[in-house]
Amino acid sequence: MDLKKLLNPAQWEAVMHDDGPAMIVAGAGSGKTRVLTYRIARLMLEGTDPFRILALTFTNKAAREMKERIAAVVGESRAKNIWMGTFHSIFARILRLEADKLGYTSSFTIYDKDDSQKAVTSVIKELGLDKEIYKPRQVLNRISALKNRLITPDKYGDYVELINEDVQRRQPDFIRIYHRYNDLLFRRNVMDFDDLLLKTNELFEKYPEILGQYQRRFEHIMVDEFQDTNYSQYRIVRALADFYQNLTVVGDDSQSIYSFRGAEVKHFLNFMREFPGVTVYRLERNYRSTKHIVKASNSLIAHNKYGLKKELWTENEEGEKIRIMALSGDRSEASWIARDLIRRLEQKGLRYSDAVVLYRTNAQSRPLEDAFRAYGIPYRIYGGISFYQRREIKDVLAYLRLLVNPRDDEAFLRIINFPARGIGKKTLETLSVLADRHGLSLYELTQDIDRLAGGMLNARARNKLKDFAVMMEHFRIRARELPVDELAKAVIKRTGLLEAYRKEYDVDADRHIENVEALVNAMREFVESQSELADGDPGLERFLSEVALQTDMDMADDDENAVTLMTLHMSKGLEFPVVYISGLEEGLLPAGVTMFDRENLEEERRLMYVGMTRAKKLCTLTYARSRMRWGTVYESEPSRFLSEIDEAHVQWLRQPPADSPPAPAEPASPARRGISRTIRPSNLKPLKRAAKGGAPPVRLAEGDRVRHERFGNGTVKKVVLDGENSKATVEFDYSGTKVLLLRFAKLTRL
DNA sequence: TCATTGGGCTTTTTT
DNA sequence: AGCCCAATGA
Repeated sequence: MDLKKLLNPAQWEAVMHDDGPAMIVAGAGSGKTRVLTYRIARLMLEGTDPFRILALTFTNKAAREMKERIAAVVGESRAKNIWMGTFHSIFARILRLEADKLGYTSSFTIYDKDDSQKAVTSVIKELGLDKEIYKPRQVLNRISALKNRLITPDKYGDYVELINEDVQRRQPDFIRIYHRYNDLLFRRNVMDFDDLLLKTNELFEKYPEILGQYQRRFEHIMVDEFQDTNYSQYRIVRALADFYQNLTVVGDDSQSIYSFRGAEVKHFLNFMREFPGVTVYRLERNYRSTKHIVKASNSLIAHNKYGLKKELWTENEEGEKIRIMALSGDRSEASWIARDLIRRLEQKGLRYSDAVVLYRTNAQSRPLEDAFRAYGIPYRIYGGISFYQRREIKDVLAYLRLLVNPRDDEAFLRIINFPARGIGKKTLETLSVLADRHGLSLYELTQDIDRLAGGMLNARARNKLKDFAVMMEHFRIRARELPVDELAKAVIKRTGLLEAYRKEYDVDADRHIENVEALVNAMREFVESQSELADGDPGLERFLSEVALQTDMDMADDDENAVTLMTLHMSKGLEFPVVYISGLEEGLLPAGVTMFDRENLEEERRLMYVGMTRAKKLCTLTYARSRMRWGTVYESEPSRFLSEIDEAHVQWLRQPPADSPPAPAEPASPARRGISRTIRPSNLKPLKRAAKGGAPPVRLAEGDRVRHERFGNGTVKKVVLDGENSKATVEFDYSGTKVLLLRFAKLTRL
């Protein structure tokens, strides 16, 4: 095959890059997937063993699709042997192989955020700490950030500033929680998401010979979306590439949007310095979008100060201008999008699946869903509560998890009394004490409860526990002979899960029961697809591992003719002929908490840029003057990003907002008139650039103790009430005295 | 032990 | 507005 015909000169150069480090700076729509695909295919055609290629992608779906495209060139049997997947799934696989070196068994469980948070909660409780001060979610976020920087509890003490921070945040016992949480996970034979990366680093550090083995195995390493790697991931890549130095990274600093989970663009930007002798390839020609879309996006991102300067260009048609539409409320915004979408798709002869509606927060999908249903538009929604996080799915999986890992107390607690079998709080408390005493997990204890109870449990409770253990052991035997989907069916039937849902959800139960059926189907598909693979593993452990790392996106069914609804974050890497971005309002995009910090604001702008550059033909931006948030209607102003786009590429479908004070907003919708609106004093002067979508004001009095996210704790010295311009003077314990606009400041009263 | 109710919290984004 | 959790009573 003649690659030169399929690629432009810049792409061809990158594909033909020989040995040594390479950095591909690939603008949106410039064909970077194409380059990666053909680069790998080319290596294989020239004789590289697929087992010796490691390709790290951002989603499992991206990996699957790339494999398919490579398969078209080199054949499926060879393509599927490439080590290709997300950081998490690849290194979970490696960790299972090497688990014993780190004191885990190869059937360790992977906790998702939900499980981890429950573990944190139980630790906080166990240590007798106040969960109002140590908010589990917040604590877990901090733990996650630390793990991504490879700061383990042991190393924590080396960082004086961290300890100071804890004191300042009034959380001096944070480190104890972190420590205990890690111990708990270890005892349970469990890793959380961040452990999959952190433990890989530990493995390579502790066992240089194992690192050496993988270094020599992976002759070529490719990393996609490199601008979104965090330190932990970066270290893994660095270590693995150290022997051959055949590392190709692909990225676009303008599309770095994951700093909140520890990603740092500097890994990409400093790549040249870190890997001397690197060859840089730049892909700046866009093949995806019309001229108007490319130029409009360029003009937006030009407002960012940080980042590589580059200018995307295209030879595609001029196309239509970016359309901007102002609506009165979120509901009218949604129904306008629905109507416009039908009209435009018809006009262009496109299908529903050619369109996507993007938004900043998952919560914004609601009115869109309502409108789409009302207009009979088929849609598919991604994100929010993903399939595998649904309660009924987690219930079924907990039974299977406990079979695989009897030390997974979280799984045990989830199902020990669901469906109800009369094992209550009291029994579980006793059980927990006993487990501590014997150094056993709850399930291990349950298996031999008569001997271990030591007179602490009555016969009734013991019998119920024994029944449970007998049932589980029965499943364990069946697990040896049944494929996973059949095993799940047996579990569902024997435990009476479906009946429990019928009872609990009443008329609403069907949805939940359908989900359980969908799970069983997914399991069957898993068994079938694994048995087709050369090194396939249709086992329960592998299934659970994949499931823990699966996202909604990975389960996408592309054949369905439906409009896509998703967050801007999830849209990265995708493209659609028709794109709507909704909710372009101050306080929403840019999000409220990000508006006052340059770095954060720039990331919001990149997010908007990512959204716009998804569009091939038509890009439409909408905003609403009022929006329902937290059950209350808030008024909002158009996003600053709208006015940052070069007007030459914009068509306002309604008049652009004048500089004069905005007219009083119409009610959000007739149905909601008068209910729960925020009251606005009539003498209030409209404030320019006011962010009414910000945090709702907190009622404060002098002398109140408050907490601010950035400034820490303080005492309220003075309060001036003036409608939306109400201010408070706060003397912070460590950050001095500040005058805060209550509408903006995120203050919590202590 | 189980079911119901009310209060508090949420919405920034996710492997 | 919806979800989760704690407190309360049967």
